[in-house]
Amino acid sequence: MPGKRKSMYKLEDHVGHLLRRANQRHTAIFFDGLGQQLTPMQFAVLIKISDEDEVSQNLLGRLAAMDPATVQGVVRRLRERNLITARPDPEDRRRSLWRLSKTGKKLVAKSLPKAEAITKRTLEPLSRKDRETFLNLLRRLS
Amino acid sequence: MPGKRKSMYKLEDHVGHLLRRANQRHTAIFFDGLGQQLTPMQFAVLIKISDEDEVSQNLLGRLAAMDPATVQGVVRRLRERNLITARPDPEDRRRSLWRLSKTGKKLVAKSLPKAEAITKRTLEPLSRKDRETFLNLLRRLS
DNA sequence: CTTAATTTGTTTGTAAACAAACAATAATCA
DNA sequence: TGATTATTGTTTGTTTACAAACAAATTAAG
Repeated sequence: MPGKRKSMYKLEDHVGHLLRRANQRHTAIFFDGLGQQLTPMQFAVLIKISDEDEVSQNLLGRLAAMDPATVQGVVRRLRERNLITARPDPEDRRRSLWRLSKTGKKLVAKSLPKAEAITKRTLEPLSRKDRETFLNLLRRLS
Repeated sequence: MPGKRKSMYKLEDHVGHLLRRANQRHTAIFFDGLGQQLTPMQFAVLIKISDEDEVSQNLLGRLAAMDPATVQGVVRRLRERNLITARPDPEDRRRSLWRLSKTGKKLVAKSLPKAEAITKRTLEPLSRKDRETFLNLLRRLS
């Protein structure tokens, strides 16, 4: 057995690498299930707008855990597809307020069951009990 | 309490969102600890090259779980900083083989303890036992 | 009220991440 | 051998992610 170990650092044992890989896997499952219609972030943004009815960029960023500059791009693409509409905030001229368009609402409705299925598939390798445990621990790291 | 629930889908309860947030947190910790020198992927690539001594792009991609096109960019930037060197594979003219330069080796050595600290900080919210549990479950999802 | 500080959003630049189309080389097999 | 298939890497384009520098509007302090 030729010695090949140069450092003690095993990438595969570190949480950063594992998080990244798990994320990769989930993203792949998401694209398989919903990729023709929406990216994960586009879906998250639509869900949050739907929950709030009407939001500003800043609020949306906080709700979906996205950078303002990132929200910018995601929303621009959704607007180009007429999935959301905008109007200026009458009470604060810096802001604009966003809502789902009719098409947007329809798409969200149609996507919800698929999103549930994606989550299910992602967690499939774990038993019911392990899923609970995992989600609880993961929540504490986010 | 005005009803604001439009859908039953709670973003915060789904594994995709939680993975993304945990990843965000880890990345932030990484940049805080090592961001002046290396990004997470640059570090991963250097570690893997160091382990293997000499690698091709394809092998490196498999080892670090990266797309060929992504490897391309990461390696280009590392080469621009003279952290790795390349030579053509004498046995396969499609490939080029990469190793750490002297500077690269020095940087890896200097970064290793910081990387350990980053992992530690990332897992800090969990007890020792929960860390084990979490990593085992996470491994099964990646 | 008016200066200062904060909030909100935009723009630019860099780094991943991956799909898809492509080119070059190597390996297989008919 | 010659044609087919597979492997290896490149390039281009789209999307996310965030820092940093900026502009505009609002709010707070003096």
